[in-house]
Amino acid sequence: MPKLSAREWALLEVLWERGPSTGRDVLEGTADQYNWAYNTVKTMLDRMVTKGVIGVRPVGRVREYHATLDRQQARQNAWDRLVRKAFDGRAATALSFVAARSDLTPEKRAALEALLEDLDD
Amino acid sequence: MPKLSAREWALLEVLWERGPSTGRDVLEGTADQYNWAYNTVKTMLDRMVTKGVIGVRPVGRVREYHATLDRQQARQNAWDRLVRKAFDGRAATALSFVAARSDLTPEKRAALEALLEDLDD
DNA sequence: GCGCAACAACTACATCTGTAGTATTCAAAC
DNA sequence: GTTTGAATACTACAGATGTAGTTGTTGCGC
Repeated sequence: MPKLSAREWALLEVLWERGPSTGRDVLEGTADQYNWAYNTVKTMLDRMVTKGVIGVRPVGRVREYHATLDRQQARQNAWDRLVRKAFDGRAATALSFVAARSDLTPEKRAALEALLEDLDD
Repeated sequence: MPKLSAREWALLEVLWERGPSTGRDVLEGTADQYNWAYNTVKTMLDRMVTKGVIGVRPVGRVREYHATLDRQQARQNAWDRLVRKAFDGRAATALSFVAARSDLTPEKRAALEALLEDLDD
């Protein structure tokens, strides 16, 4: 799977939330977060189609875009990339790291660390 | 902190491993993984200096590059970006997700999930 | 049947990234 | 002191990304 930029994530979010949508719909769906021109989101959507991360289908005279992976898959992919890039592929190291940094009560953190202590990838 | 590409991570890794290094040193340090031309790593290093993610200092007639953040900071930053981009900023959701996906024994996973269950960001 | 608003298709352009080549300098080696 | 080899500084160029403008098409309201 190709890498997804934060903007691309935002567009995907809309497709996940609203289901298959037109460019206009996606624009609306992102309006609170980004102040894009209609053409901007159209261009991004079409490029994402080209890259294969979303699909498109003509409906009447408009085009309807739809996600071709779900949020979980996309998240998994992003996590895997992070593990590869920043943790030398060691998932257990990565997990311990983020667990240790998380905002837990001291007791929970201790329990967590104990849990993860002897992971060895 | 700016975003770091996988290539930039690789260069930083060398600086973390070897400490302050010349372009030539960094080239050597990446040679097993990437088959870059000397000028390629020089360009990348100089661009990273411009972006402020590493520093440089003339030593004699060569330039010596050094990391200006440590691995933990960089990891933290990468994780934070992921959480923001793919988990709507909810760290607890993100942690639960990666924990659930991790390669743990069933017992450990169960314990983990119990631990993380009532996180609420 | 005509004009307008919406949509699609195509084009534009700056920045960043990946990957280097060329030109210049400078110290050391002979 | 001239060559040479490394290092620096500068330039190049293609692809991706961010952001949009322009042009062409078309159905709907009048």
